[in-house]
Amino acid sequence: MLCAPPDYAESHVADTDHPFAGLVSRLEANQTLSREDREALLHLPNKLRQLDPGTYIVREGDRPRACGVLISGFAYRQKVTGDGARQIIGLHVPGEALDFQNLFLEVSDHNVQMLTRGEIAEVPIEAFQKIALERPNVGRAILVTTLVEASVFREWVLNIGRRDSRSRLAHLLCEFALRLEAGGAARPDHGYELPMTQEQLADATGLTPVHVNRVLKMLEAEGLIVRNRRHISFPDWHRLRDVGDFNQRYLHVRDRATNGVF
Amino acid sequence: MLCAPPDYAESHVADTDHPFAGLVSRLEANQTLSREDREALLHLPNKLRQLDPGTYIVREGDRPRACGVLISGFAYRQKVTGDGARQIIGLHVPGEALDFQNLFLEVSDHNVQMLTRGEIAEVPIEAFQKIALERPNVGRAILVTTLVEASVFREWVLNIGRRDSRSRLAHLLCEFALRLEAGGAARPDHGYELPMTQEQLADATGLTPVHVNRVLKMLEAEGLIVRNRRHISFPDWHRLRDVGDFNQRYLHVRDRATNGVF
DNA sequence: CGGGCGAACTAACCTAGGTTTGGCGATGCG
DNA sequence: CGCATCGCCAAACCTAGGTTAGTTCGCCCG
Repeated sequence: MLCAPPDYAESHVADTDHPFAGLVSRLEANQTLSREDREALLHLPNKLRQLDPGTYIVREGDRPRACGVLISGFAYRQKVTGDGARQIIGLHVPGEALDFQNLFLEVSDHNVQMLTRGEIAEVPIEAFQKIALERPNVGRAILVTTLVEASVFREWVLNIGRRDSRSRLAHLLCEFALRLEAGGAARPDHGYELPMTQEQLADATGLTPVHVNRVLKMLEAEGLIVRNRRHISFPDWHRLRDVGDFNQRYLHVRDRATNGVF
Repeated sequence: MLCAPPDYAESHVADTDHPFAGLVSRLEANQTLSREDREALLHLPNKLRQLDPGTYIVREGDRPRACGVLISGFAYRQKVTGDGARQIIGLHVPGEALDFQNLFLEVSDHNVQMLTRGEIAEVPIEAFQKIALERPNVGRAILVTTLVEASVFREWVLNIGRRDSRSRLAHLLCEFALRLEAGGAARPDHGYELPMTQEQLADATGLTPVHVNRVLKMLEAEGLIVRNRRHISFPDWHRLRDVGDFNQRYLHVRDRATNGVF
């Protein structure tokens, strides 16, 4: 099971039909915006592009010219060692901007790639810089968003550096569940369609594909996960959370309806 | 050798005598500032504090009230798993602000601690927020600084996730050398006083202290490092850089005198 | 319908790095 | 001066996870 879906993206489009609706609501989660701020964001010039899995959005060494906003589908950040080992650095779900990390730097230090098929809106980088500098609220929202991303990177360092493979994978699955639900409706069992192959899971956890396979089966045997084709769900979320040593603090989600539940 | 120096800090104080001189020059490396920007930074209200090794500057779960600027000595970021394993997330050298990561977030998601004895200047968080929001150049300089920090976190994920212990340690030693020299004078052999115990090196690389010991001796036997008490130097910097698979791009240093040399 | 392909899965074997334990030297303190 | 502490070092042993080399399964496409 757990196959990579060829065009799985459609089930995760943003709530309303405006391409930037998801982005705006995510920014508003971190910083209150005025009506004018929202309008300005919704009117950013952009070009929609449908992308296949594996398509590069940013390449290491590039000087970025556009800032991609993920409308549907999933993307990931990645970098590679000199002898070709790949490490996935982070994941992105619809509504997130992919290039805040590069918006104010000269050249990109890592790659961003589509994980599934999906759609991105490309915004000229100057337009984003302009709105960030001219509208303090928007600028602050962007700053806070990048700070939260940095917090996630830190947790990944801890996860990869100090947790064993079982906790590591459990932690990743927990994070993905919460990232998906941030903004969307929270399902009680946190189940979702996992858009990653076991090889990609390995690259995200610093393990090998065969060990990921072993651990997934271990988690399944323990009753911590249930897999059905590409769908994964969690019969005992609290135990999984314990096994993964997962504490959502590092995601810095303002607790709306979610406080205490996770 | 390689003992932790008890009060080693004094040898790395900032160039001029104003406590914020180092901070200003580091910010200016990322963003040009006006004379007024500089003046405003130099006049930030602050309280100097002398701290012993191990003193906490920020604790996970805290709501930060002040932003510390490292004047002398070294500090590190750290977080701990549920069962007590510690991972060092990043290092800080004099002149760097320690709380940009928390400046605009509600609660801290990790700990910041003194590595050596040293001095910090505590600036009320509101003062820093104010200057960041009112002076676009300063705000941008802070944003860029946090983005570079995030880039370093990403490289650490790669380093810990995908490089073997030998490359991992070599990479860390290379990074520290460059971080120390960014702003100061570059010495040809990149040697320095390493302020970390082998246990701390282990926590920074996701290894154990005894394996760090093995690897250091291995690197020494290979002629890649020379240790003399707490001082470490690099007879063949280029080979060490190759072994560590080190490419300084992720540090995003504007190449001044340094282009091509590293 | 049949071949090709990509992903999941398996098993046997191996090794990088962890664990445990203890010694040794330098430093600091009563 | 003697003791305690801390950091470095060492050796024997062990295991989590890597490596290699497959097989199986489902899906797509001609």
